[in-house]
Amino acid sequence: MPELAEVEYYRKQWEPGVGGEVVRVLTHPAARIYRDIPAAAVESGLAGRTFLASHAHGKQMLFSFSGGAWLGLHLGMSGELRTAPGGHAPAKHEHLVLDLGDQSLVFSDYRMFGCLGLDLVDDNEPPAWWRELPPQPLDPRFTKKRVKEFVWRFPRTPLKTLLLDQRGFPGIGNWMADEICWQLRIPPQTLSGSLDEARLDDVWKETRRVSREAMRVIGTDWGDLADAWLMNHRWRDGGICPRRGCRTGLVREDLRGRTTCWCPKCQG
DNA sequence: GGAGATGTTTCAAG
DNA sequence: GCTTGAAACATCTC
Repeated sequence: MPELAEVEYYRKQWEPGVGGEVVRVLTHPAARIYRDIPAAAVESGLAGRTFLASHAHGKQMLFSFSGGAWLGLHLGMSGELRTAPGGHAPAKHEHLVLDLGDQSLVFSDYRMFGCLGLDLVDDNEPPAWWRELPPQPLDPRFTKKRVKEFVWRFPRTPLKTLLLDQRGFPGIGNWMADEICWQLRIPPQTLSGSLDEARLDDVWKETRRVSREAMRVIGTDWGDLADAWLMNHRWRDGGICPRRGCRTGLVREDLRGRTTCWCPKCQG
């Protein structure tokens, strides 16, 4: 599920645990989640530490613990974070549970496309990989110039596909990429090399607008976006373009391996 | 039973 | 070295 606003929402789910001490760490050691680090290392690395703070950047999350321990999390397609009562016993797809005594922090992911990592550092700086993440759409360093340089580097790639590229648009996922193309009335399969400077300024602006609105509506309490957006119509078979005066049947097709939804009239 | 799902990595080819 | 495109990953739901 998670794109930047959903990631922000899930980050907040663990916030009630800030200040708590990790009494016990429970894992499913054989889960694919632990492909980058053994579950035993996560257990010994976090046990006894205090949960200090959490951060979100695009689809990445970082949780800091006392003594220079940093837990990185990516939710993949189906990852979720929630809290449960203290002493919670992990269910089938709950691969990591941090028991804080009075409550438990739970990471579940049934498809296991998510992953996790743990950095132990001497200073109190976040690990290098985190500091080097590309600027997010709402960051001042996410400039028009940056968008143009990135997009034009791949002239034979469709715009929608590039919007999904985390090196250029961290946090943008499938529904947001389709939304941006639809709002701009650009066919998602438009090759980036055919977009002129003015059009890419529009892409920059719309990427920021969609990100801002998603953070406001979903990032806070997972509310519903306006029905005037493509989002609420894109999954249903027989979905209709919500643009005033259009009402054309939406098309869903595979584009470079991802389901893509657009209006053949507005974006024709 | 088959297809598809809001994602990333990897590998091969141009 | 770079870009491009497809397959692989794991499990559940329709």
